[in-house]
Amino acid sequence: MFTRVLVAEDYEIANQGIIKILNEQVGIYDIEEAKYCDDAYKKFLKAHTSQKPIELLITDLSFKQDDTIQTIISGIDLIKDIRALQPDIKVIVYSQEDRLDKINLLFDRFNINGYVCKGQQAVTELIACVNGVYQGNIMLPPELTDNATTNNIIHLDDLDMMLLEELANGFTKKEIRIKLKKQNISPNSESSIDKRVSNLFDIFKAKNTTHLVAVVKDLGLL
Amino acid sequence: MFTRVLVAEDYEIANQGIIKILNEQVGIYDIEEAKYCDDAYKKFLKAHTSQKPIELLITDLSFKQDDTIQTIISGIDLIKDIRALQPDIKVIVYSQEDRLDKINLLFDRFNINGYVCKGQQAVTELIACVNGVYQGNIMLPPELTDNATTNNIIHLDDLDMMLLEELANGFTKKEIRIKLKKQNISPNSESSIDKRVSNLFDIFKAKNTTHLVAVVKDLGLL
DNA sequence: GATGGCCTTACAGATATCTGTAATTGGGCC
DNA sequence: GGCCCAATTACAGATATCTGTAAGGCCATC
Repeated sequence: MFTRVLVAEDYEIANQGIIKILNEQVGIYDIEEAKYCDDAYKKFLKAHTSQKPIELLITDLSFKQDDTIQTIISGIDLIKDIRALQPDIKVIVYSQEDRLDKINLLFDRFNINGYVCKGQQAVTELIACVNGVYQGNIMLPPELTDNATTNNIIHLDDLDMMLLEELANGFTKKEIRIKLKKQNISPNSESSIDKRVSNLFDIFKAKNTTHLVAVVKDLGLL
Repeated sequence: MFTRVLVAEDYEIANQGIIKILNEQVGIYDIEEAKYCDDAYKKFLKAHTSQKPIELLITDLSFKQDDTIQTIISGIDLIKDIRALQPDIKVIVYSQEDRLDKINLLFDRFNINGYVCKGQQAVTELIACVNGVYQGNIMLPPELTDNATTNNIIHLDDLDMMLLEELANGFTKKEIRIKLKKQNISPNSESSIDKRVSNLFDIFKAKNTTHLVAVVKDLGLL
């Protein structure tokens, strides 16, 4: 079993809970905990340069900042930074997130090793996840292994996401077209963009751009 | 100090954390825990009809359901139901929610006794909150007692919120104008609506309607 | 090499958005 | 009443959105 684990979770009580589980039910005792992204990174660094590097990172996705209320600093950056230094580190994300496509994205893009969704089954899932990851498996949450649901996942490609992002940021299609041209991304005609956005209207049953962004925000895709 | 406490929280790990705190740092040992709203209510009922009723309810606001993924059953209903039977029960809500106006609503409308925001300071706050509530105080979270921030809350009137809502729902200004006329709400000219929305652009530093809705969604106002 | 399907692009017309200016209304106040 | 101020409205022009049609390119398949 893993001997050195880092738990990054800004919600203190959850921290306590995780540590309790790891201690009592998985048999891991050498646990670092961090309530801030920065702090987690520092603790990782210290371990990384020592003789006893962290073998497993368990992290939340969103961290609230102290002073401001609404800023959210992503755990994804933490994962990227840590993986940049120690590519073989195992990563388990556990988060409130329950959008299947978003969770899927974590496995696709960031090669996380496991995912546990906060909820009633978190304890059982966490234990199974840590064990599975230790054995070298990719531990998908039960929701994702169920084929009936995965088939219903709408696949949006990079360009779709980029368009949604830029539209939500208030850029016009003209501006977006110029950006695409600059980055040498094709398609980059206003006509193509129109078509793609119209397609998104169909997918999300939106009446116009504003509605589209509202729907997508509600879904948590942005 | 309270002797009988009911903890309702669907996130198992947080449950564990809370119980640990109450045990070790507050000195409460007779704790019922529930992962479902229904379950919490049953345990409350059982205690209520016995010689040892619950004195304090600590509850989350949102509970995920088992089978479906995104359905959320509100802890507010739990509070209402429990208070209906035992009006003097003390209630502490702790939740992810950090919108000040929303938290304020809980005190205003549901007369909760305390609020703890999940986050880095949750342990300290929870301890202080339980102690304060025991002494009969209303324990506002630090964010709400701080005047500097409450003064900064932007006040939007009903019409502003209505406009934001309708725009997010994909209605055009023409459609909104017609709705307003139907409901005999003034102002109801397209020009006035334009002006008001432009004003919202200024307030939220938005470039256009789509951007505005995105910003407002991010802020949690919609 | 011809066919058909799919994606990209160009173009165009109707509608909506955004931003001004200017006219009108409706209090509050002296 | 007369004045002022702010909010509401009407109107207009430039820009953007949305929805078509049509033409061209790419690629797999026959």
